[in-house]
Amino acid sequence: MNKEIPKITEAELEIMKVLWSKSPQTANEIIESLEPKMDWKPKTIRTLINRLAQKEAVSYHQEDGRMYEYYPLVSQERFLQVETKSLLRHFYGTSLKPLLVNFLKEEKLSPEDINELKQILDEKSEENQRKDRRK
Amino acid sequence: MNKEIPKITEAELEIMKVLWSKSPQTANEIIESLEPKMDWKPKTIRTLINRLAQKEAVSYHQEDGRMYEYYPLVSQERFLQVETKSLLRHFYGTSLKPLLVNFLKEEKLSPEDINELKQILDEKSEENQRKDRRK
DNA sequence: AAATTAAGATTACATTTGTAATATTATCTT
DNA sequence: AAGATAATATTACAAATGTAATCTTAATTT
Repeated sequence: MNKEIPKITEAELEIMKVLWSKSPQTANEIIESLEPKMDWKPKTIRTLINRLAQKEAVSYHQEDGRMYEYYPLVSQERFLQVETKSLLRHFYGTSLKPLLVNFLKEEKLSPEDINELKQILDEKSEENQRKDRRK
Repeated sequence: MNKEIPKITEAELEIMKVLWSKSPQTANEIIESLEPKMDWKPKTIRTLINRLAQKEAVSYHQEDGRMYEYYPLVSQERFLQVETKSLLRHFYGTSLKPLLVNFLKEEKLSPEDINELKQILDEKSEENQRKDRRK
């Protein structure tokens, strides 16, 4: 597991997002979701869907006759994970704290989330102390 | 302040990274830094530098005669901030907790950093409670 | 000063991405 | 069944990006 995922472009990402929000969906449903916000022609959206299918970021099965229903092959979690990893790799050695601060401030977090994050921070504290003691 | 920053492509980002690590640098110095890791011809690297100059992500001044010394016009902090904002905007409404968890795990943080982050989390906790009480 | 070298400037060309239009084909109407 | 409709498939084309090569010109070497 943990395979490579195909490169997904900006425009294609919009398709993925609607499929992540609900799946499966027909091409027409996707088009309906996107036409207002993106100002794309239906044909454009179909092209993007097809490209995603070619690169196996989505797949489909025939539903009730002629139409396809599409669903993502790449999960949002996986996608985000890969994107973040890539960012981290790029900026390896750079202080990311300012960025973390930004994140934490902007993000709405549930109490459970907050506790989990604090716990992770505690774990890091302990790690540090263990290392300190060894020195 | 807080102006738009120009779009910087993957390849161009490599140039920015070497200029962020040390600046100013001549084209040749940049080339030396990059040739081993990226397998690019010097001319390729010069093209990328020029494109960055055109889009005003870097600038230069003439040093000792014919050669230019290049320096970034976009700071690394600003770049990261914009990139992350864009990621956040994309995934507005999505739980970014897994992503944060990833970040926290990978990042080496000093004890002071950790405390600062915990404090931010505490503040968020309080916010939540205040909101709860109001309901 | 003429020839050589080496910066920087300009131009080139393939691939990827954005943005569709046209062609084909399966289904629905009449 | 013939025509109309509406999906999917195929093709198109401009802009952005990756990856250089050639051209021009200023500096260095003979």
